[in-house]
Amino acid sequence: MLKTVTANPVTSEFNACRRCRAARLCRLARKPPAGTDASTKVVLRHRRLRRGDYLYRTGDPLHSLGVVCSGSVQTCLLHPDGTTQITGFHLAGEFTALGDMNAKQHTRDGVALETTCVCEILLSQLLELCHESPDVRRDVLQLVFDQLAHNEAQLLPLVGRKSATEQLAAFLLSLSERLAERGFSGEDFSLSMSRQDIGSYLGLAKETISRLFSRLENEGVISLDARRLRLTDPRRLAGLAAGATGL
Amino acid sequence: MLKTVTANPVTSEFNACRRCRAARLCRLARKPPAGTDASTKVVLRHRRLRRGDYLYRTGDPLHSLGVVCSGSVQTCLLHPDGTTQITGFHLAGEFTALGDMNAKQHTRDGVALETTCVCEILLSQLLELCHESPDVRRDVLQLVFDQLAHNEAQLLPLVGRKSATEQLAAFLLSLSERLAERGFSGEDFSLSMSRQDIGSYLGLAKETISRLFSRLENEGVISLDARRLRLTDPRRLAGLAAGATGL
DNA sequence: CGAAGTCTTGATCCCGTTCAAGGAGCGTGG
DNA sequence: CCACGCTCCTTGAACGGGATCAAGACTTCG
Repeated sequence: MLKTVTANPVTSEFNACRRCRAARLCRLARKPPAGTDASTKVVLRHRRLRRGDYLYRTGDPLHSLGVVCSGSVQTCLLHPDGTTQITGFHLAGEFTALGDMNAKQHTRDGVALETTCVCEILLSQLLELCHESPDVRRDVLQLVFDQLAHNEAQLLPLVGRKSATEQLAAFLLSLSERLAERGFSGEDFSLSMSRQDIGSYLGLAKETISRLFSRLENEGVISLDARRLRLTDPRRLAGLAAGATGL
Repeated sequence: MLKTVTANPVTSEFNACRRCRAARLCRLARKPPAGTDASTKVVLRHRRLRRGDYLYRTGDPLHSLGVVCSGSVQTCLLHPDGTTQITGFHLAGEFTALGDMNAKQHTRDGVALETTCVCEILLSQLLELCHESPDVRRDVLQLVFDQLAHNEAQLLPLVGRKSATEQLAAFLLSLSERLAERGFSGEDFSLSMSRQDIGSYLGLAKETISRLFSRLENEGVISLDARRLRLTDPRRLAGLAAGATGL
């Protein structure tokens, strides 16, 4: 069921590209640096995925970094005991597989949650560009440092053993902010992942997620119709994420 | 009783330096690259700290990266509500403050847990070297990618909501491995941090840590005298960390 | 339509927290 | 030297948040 329809060269710019974190990198990468001839391989290629398609699988050699143009991707870790764990959601404008950069291969499965378009930056090209361009160097370092800081921030609520309510509220706000950053509505959007996935990601049972959604809706903080989510009281939600004991 | 006899300027090499993750970086940094005159500022300076001394404080401008030569450092996050949370332990040969590299200032307090010696790599110098030397570039990228992978690995047991036993076992093994990597004994060492600190780091109550230590000792997995720890049955400990239900 | 996956809600249970009290180690000053 | 105070550690008892088990409703798709 994994039919991947790739085709487009990098001729036309996607809407999402404008606010993509890799936009600058992308532009730099597309114009072959002075001194190389025009036969330099295309640095970016696009892949189009449908719900359930794999962007990569655990154990695949790590050839490229993926940047989500549109749609969303989740990464799943396969445990030896057969269970799987969701380790991240990647929205438009975000990178995937950064955590595998020190290895030679992918340590997770990357799966599209909906119809999704991904730009792939070939590592060989990226590293070459790193040597040639100080701008690329700076961008790459900045990117990685941002990711480090992001990961550390993500770690805190988990270690701090925040309550399930706080965690879910923080998760919804994180989605909201990231969507808003890319120009989408941050207060009315669709959850591309299941309750189960959210639970796995946050370390909570799917039943708990369900119960919390119900409570948040009863309290008027959110409004939920299947997977369509509206943040009717974002400030209150932020309060809950910060540990307000109102609920 | 923590009297460490260090004194050396950068002329002679510390023991710990041989296995330090930054050793190569350090060597590269010390010899001014060709083309710069000898007046180039010394890239590394040493700081000696005693138990409780601050290596840096939250809000301090980020001038340098620290590498622990000997001893240990913990990082504490100060929450708005006045509580603090331990976010990391840094042993000999390890970096501190990598997570702050994307910011202009430190986001944590760095505190020595015992008599500790730290090399500081000035960022300005490091970035300059990055531009001049491909070797430094490669080392810096590798370093950061390793840290990213390390952080992600750390995230998993927390999200997976491992039991307290699994978490503590994994924590002890992590300490053991990191010490062994630097040439210390991995099966007989001293905990430089309190039960409280361990609990804060793992998201558990200090009482729970205490109880677990007692149980592990009764089971013959470890032997504990105050803070002197011996792993009497490392394989069993590894089993517990992996989720064996033996205890 | 039926079948499978997803979501909701209820009842019970367990692990780790919290509260509380006491013990052990250590430095200080009499 | 011991008494004192402090911090850290240990152990017990009760509570509670979230997991688990179970059953039923809704959605999606062949």
